[in-house]
Amino acid sequence: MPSLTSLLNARFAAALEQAFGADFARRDPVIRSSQFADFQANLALPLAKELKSKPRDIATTIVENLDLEGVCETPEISGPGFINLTFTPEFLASTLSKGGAAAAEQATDPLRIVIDYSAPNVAKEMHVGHLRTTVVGDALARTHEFLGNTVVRQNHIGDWGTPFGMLIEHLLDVGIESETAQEISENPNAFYQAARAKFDSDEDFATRSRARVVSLQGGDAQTLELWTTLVGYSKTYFHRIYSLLGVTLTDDDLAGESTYNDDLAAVCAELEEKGLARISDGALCVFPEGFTGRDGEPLPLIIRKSDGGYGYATTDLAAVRRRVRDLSADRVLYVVGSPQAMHFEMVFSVARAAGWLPEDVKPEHVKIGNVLGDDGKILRTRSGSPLRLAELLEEAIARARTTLQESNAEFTADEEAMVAKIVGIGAVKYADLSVAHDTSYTFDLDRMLAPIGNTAPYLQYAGARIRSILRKADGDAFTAAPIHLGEAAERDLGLAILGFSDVVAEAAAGSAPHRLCTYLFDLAQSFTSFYEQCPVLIADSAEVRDSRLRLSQTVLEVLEAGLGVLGIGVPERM
RNA sequence: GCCCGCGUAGCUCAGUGGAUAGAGCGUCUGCCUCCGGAGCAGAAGGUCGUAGGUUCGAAUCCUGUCGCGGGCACCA
Repeated sequence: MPSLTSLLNARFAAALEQAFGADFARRDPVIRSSQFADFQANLALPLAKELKSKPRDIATTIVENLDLEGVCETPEISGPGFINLTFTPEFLASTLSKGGAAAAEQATDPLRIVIDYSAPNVAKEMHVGHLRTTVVGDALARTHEFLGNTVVRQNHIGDWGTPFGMLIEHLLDVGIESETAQEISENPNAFYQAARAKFDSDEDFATRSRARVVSLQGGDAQTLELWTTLVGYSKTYFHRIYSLLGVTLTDDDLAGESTYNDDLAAVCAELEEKGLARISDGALCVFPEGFTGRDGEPLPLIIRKSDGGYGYATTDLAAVRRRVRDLSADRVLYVVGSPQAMHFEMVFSVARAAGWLPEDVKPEHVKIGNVLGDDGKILRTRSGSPLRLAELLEEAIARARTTLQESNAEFTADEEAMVAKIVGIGAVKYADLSVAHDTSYTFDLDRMLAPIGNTAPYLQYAGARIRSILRKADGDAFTAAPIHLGEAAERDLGLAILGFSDVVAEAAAGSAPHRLCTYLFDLAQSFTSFYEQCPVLIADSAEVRDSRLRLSQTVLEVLEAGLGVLGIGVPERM
């Protein structure tokens, strides 16, 4: 269904053209929702200078040419030329009655969007830091798909590089199929730390490890087989976490550092050929313009280390190249922590210079802020190690379960476990998504799981209430009933519902899932307010009852669609 | 030292150059004979770090300054 703002923008464009000529048929967004009316257009002031006329006169002229018959009440001009618009209840009701409020306005020109997100390391535990890159990236992927864009997920896992010599040697020491080795799929940190400890204390082991890196990068068959075993154990671990988290990533989306191994030499050669790279202190470097280091000297992007090895800069360059050339990306999103901002600026800059990144492809670093503890520092356990993601999620589920046991609803053990998971995981994901992705936020399980406030449980509860009503509705004859918006609460709710498609488009365009969260919270509030003021099942007449049932059902559809786009479920009961 | 980001209500956070800066939590006051009270209605609470500048108009853009966080050559 068309969004309200695009409908109004079209009408305004027509009015501007008619009043001032084709040059003024602006299609940029000129409509905003407003506290003074349903929507507000501020066109007159920006045009005043150009047209050498008074804002108020311009506003009047626009309004005279505006055709909003049957859509809005008579527009009001207020303040310094604001045009305030209020939809007629009939328009809102008939738009809602047409259905499809939970459908997005499909992209007219679908894009191919490559999204790089999650990126855990093989044989390492996922910690809180991975939570946001995974959850935000997944929400963005779902949002774009909802809009009809094609999404190519790229899980840039850390499956290559120097630590693997040590990990493979340790794998051999403990036995390839030993319990210790298989622990990687359960508790990878123990394995990693054991290998690390041995590397630091045992000179012989360290030597073997370094040699092993060389044979790994040289493509030695036996070493690769060991490496594959290692990665396999980790895949099992990733599956477990992704499944718990309800994330859409699969093995098909894996595009780890190792997959670029064969491209690295070519990347370097091409940069040298183009005269972009040169040797500095033994390392092959590109010096993109505008980057300086500690002493004001040009800052290099090191693409080949002095020992001949490659670092992550080269891998990222190879990734840009492939994403544009082979994956045909129109847009590339890097959902990666904000500390890497400069690194990506440099990579993008070099990729542009090398011609791997055409002007019309916009790479975008979706900067992910830190998750902080209540001391304002990066969240860690008391002992100082990063908090295990699995542990944190299990804790959230356990707390949700406790709350469920205290609630009215009665569950079988299975139901309780299922709902606790939906609520617990939903709470953590929602908390993560509801703040802007680039700001750090303070992690607080109690706040995330609170039944009131801007939380997943509050939204899920609204959904569960609607389901409860619909269960008791005795049939679904109401699904085709006309919607009337008689009460103020009904009107507010109707308007809220119709804001959905605009907000999804905004969230996608700005890589800003938190806007969708704000919207859904507002919708849920409008619903509970309506719920208090407008009896549904016990309404005065069958017409009103059916209208309200249908309105409620539409809210549920939008709530499910919106939370669905965020990767959060709505339980039947809670 | 240089670069990037942030500083908004007691707390956690929104805010796309537009009117009187908004939510939630917490606090205070009301509301269960009624579809699920895990709820609803309302109130108090702000020199938007600070000083200038641009603009008809600045939390938003620019400059200085103070505070906090992050980054700055072979780890990723």
